[in-house]
Formats: sequence, C-alpha cells, structure tokens
Amino acid sequence: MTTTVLTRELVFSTALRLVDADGVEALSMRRLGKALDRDPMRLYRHAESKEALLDGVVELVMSELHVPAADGDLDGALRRTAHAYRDLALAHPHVVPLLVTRPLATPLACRPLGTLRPLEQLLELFVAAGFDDRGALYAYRLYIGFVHGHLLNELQERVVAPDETDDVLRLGLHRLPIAEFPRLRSLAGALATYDGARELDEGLDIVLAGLSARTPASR
Amino acid sequence: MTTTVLTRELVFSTALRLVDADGVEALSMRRLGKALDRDPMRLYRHAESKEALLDGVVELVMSELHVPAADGDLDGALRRTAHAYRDLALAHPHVVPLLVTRPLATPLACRPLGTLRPLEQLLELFVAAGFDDRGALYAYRLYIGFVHGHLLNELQERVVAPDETDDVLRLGLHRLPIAEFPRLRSLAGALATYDGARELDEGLDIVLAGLSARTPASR
DNA sequence: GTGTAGACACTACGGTGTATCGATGGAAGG
DNA sequence: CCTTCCATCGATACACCGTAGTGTCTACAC
Repeated sequence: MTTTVLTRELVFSTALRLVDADGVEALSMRRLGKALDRDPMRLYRHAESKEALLDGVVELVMSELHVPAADGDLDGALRRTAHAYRDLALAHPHVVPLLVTRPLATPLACRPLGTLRPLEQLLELFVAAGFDDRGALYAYRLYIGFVHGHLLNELQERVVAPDETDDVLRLGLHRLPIAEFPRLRSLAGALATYDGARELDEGLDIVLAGLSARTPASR
Repeated sequence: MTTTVLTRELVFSTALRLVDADGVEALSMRRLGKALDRDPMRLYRHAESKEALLDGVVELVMSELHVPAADGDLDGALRRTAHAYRDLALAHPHVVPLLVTRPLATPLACRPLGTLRPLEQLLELFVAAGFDDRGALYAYRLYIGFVHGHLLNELQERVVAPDETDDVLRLGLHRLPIAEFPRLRSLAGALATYDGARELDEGLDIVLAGLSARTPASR
C-alpha cells in the first residue's frame, strides 16, 4: 500500500513516464491512476482535466530547458539552447507532438507559466543584443520556428523498421513506384547517414547569420 | 434515404469537413457515419482504421499543394509553394496538427503517396538547380522545416479571445506576473500587428540566401 | 436454382473522460 | 467525552469511443 500523499509533481512526472514509455495515446486517467495506485478520480485534484494534464506534461519538459543569461555572446547562447532543446526532444520524443501542438489550442497567456519562461528568457537575450521589442519578437519566432522545424524533421527520420539491414528495405522505399518517385528512391544512402546535430548546426549558421544582419548593433 | 453509393472520396472529404468545422477531436467514426447517413462500420471498407482515416485527411489536403515545375527560377518556385502551403494551412487550420504530427508516427515510405508527391517534386526542383542527392535532401529539410516552423508560429498567433478590444486583455497578457515576464507583457502591440505573409517572406529571404550560398552552381 | 460477392446494419466488448454520490476519518467546538 | 463538520477518498454511472463479429439483402455468374 502506498502511504505517501499524492503530490502535483508525482502526478505529472509519472504522467510523463507513461508518455515517454508508450506515447501520448497511452496516457489515460485510468492508467495514470493505476500507475499511482490511486483512484483515477483523485487526479482531478491536481489537473482539472485531461487537457490540463497534457499541458502539465509539456510544462514539466519545458521547465528543464535552461536558457543562459545574456553575456554578449548571442550566437553562442542561441546555439547552446538549441542543442539543449534538441537533447530534451530526443530524451522525450513522444512529447514533441504535444510540444508543438498544444500551443495551437491555448492562447499565449493561458499557457502554463513554465512553458512561457524560456520564451521570456529568449526575448531578454535578443533585447540585450540590441533588438527592439518588435525585432526581438521577430527574431524569437524565426529562431524557434527553425528549431521546431528541425526537430520535426529529425524525429521523422527515426521512424523506421530498424531490423532490416539494407537501406532501401529498412526505409521501406521499395514500396514506392519507381516511375513516380525516382528522386525519393535514390535517397536511401543520404537518408541513412543523417546527422541531426550537425544539420541543426548548419541550419543555425544560416539563421543566425540572417539574424545578425538584422541586429541594429551590426549597422 | 441516401441512394448514392459510398465512395472513398466522399468519405475522406466529409471527414475533412468535420475536422475543418470542429477540429480533429470532433472526428469520430460514429460522427462521420452520421454525417454520411451510413452505419459507422461501413467506413472500414474505405479506411482500414481511424489512423488511416487521419492519414487520408492529410493526404487530401496535401494533394492540393502544387509545386511548380523546374524552370531555372528556384527561388521563385520555393516562394510560390511556401505561400501556397501557407494558404492551405490557413484554409484548414485544424488539419495542421495532423500535418506536422502524422509523419512522426509513420515511416516515410508508408505514408500516403499523395503526401509524398510534393516531397518528390521539391527534391526534383533542388536537383534541377544543381544540388546533388545529399544536398537536395538537406535543402529540402531546411526549407520544409522552416515553413513548418513558420506555420506553427503563425497559427499560434490566432488563438485569442477576439471579443476584447484592448491588446493586453485580448491576448490575456494581464494574467502574467509583471515581475517575471516584463518582456512578454510589453509585447502586446507587436503581437497584435502580426503579418504572417510578410514574416514568411522575410524568413524566406534568409533561408533562400543561405541555401543559394550552398548551391554548387553559385561557386 | 444455386452460389457468390459486396453493400449495408446491428450488436457487443472493452476502453475513455468526467459528474455525482455515499462513506470515512480526523479536526474543531461543546 | 461526544457531536458536528469538512475534506478526502472509493465507487458507480453516463455518454461516448474504436472496432470485432455476425447477419441481411441485392445483384449478378454459372
């Protein structure tokens, strides 16, 4: 018998565990209740609905993203947080759909504060580097949009049948009509040797260069 | 009494209608059956599962994305398809979560062919512009990642309480602790005057410039 | 006529989110 | 001590979900 009292952190962290283990659809109130050895209805003390539970999971993950304080090296700070974000996403791949999707259902100011904190810190970074309000918001969006796009790309790459040895087969490319998809079919090699961290860096080269060309300080 | 026979296109297009009207969670086999005035079980003739139904909806939307043929103007072609993609996303905002999320659950070659076709055509565009296989794939990913990131950004902007007149209130920013979120709270004006198409264009400026610096043809 | 194939409907099972209600148990007031 | 009250908890109930299984009816082949 579990004697410890049910805490908010315990609820959300085991919710995250369930999602990490078996994906979002494996998280249900009943299963979470069972995992905590409590009546499922008890969960509504800590999350007022399942939607709130999902938001809490997102918050839990996002609160682990640490944005360095402004120290004059904007590029370095952005690179480090991008990689930290990537590490987080790879550590919790099943949470990424929630990460990019939940904000589409919730007005900005109603989002959990933990998910807003990195946003605020990134804005601060841009402002410290000389952007005005509008410019900082624009820079933030370009940056975070790129990172999200990269993460979606990289995680798609991981959905394969890894027991096949041949690239074409493992990727299932043989199922595609040759006539219609010549380019795609010839990509077996390139698809197999994907290096996410490097590609993130190369993309950052481009985005950060474009950004610094727009910093007032650089003119 | 409906007398017409149930066709695949009818099933998927009314599924899309349901999603467009009330979001993904409003699409259920039972409701779709009711909308078609058929027994829900009949739907399994045309989609072997609900997952397949969702994939079909994505395919239906993506098959409306037309990528121009290569004619030497890579930048123009990429700009036009980016805007076409954006228009599609704004026309079907509730489908966007599916659009970016479904591929995370399906190996590339198992995705509906209709969703792979734009991919193939974009690859063709890059190859025609002088990229080799690997370079074309890299360019594709950078490009589509950026576009996806932009769409996620832009659609987040639309989740508000539009009946409020004051910017701060409409965005709900007053709910944020001033001490912790000074930057965010001062963004009311900038958030309110967001221009998605322009921001897409400016981002494309950066991405396409970075890309053309890597085209073999430019060296 | 017999057989067969497909369109269709119905029922049933186990699961979901969550509203509601009765019981329990401990603290506070007399 | 006893009583009262309130917060906690378990359980049940409702409406809905995806889908397996089964049976009916029509139309055409042989």
